[in-house]
Amino acid sequence: MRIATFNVNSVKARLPNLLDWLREARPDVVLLQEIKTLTEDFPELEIGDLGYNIAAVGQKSYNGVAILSKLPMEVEARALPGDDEDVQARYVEALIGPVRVASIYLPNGNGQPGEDFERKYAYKLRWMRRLTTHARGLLAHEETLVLGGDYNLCPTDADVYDPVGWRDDALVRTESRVEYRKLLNLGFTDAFRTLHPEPHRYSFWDYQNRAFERDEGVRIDHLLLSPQAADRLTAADIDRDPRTKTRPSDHTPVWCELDVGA
DNA sequence: ATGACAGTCTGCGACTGA
Repeated sequence: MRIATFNVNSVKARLPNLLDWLREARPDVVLLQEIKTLTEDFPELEIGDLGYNIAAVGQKSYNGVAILSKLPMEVEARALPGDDEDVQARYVEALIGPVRVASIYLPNGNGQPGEDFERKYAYKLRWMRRLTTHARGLLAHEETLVLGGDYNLCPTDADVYDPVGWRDDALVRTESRVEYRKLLNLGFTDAFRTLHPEPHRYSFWDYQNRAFERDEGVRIDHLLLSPQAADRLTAADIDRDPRTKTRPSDHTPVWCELDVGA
């Protein structure tokens, strides 16, 4: 079973690019982030025509996540538990046979210059703690589990093209990394990193300053595997191809292959 | 250097993102 995560930065603006990639890469399961549309406006016909079942959780303008699956799936959660006041569409979880997956869009955490600069960072850290709490409960099921998505987090300086320049960014700040380590330390394996020790392999490049051409990026899109999933991991990589195409997302897909039989 | 990019919208500039 090939599982990919892809922050598309608007599913409507990215539809031609996304459909091309789905046809070429033929993933079994896709975890999408930043669909930037209402749930009812998700392009179900076009993506359904390629053989995918769809579970979308959207909102107007911002955020939004979805799971695409060639096999039937059962939606298990449409929001991350732990805060009923949180209305941002950042989490969807489903069972696909015996495999549990979640599509995660973790808050960025960078504030705008000026007022209330730390407000968004505090929300990010709270969200991470909620995710860790939820993940602890999921791990107790001892299932093949993949928590994938845009974590808006560079695990180490090897995941940033310019660690010094990014030192104060919410994607690399120490408190963010501490929370991420707590999540990993529950027993998760980073699918890409466990098979690719080499530094400076990225999944996001800013649109500005020809960042992709200069390979000035960050690795912030991750597939975290439960022990049962890690035991089945046969391959993982970053697929740079969609980022080279016309009108790309600023992210590119990260995928892994799990040997789940059949 | 009031910059640079790209997405959204009760839109034509403000806001958000990473």
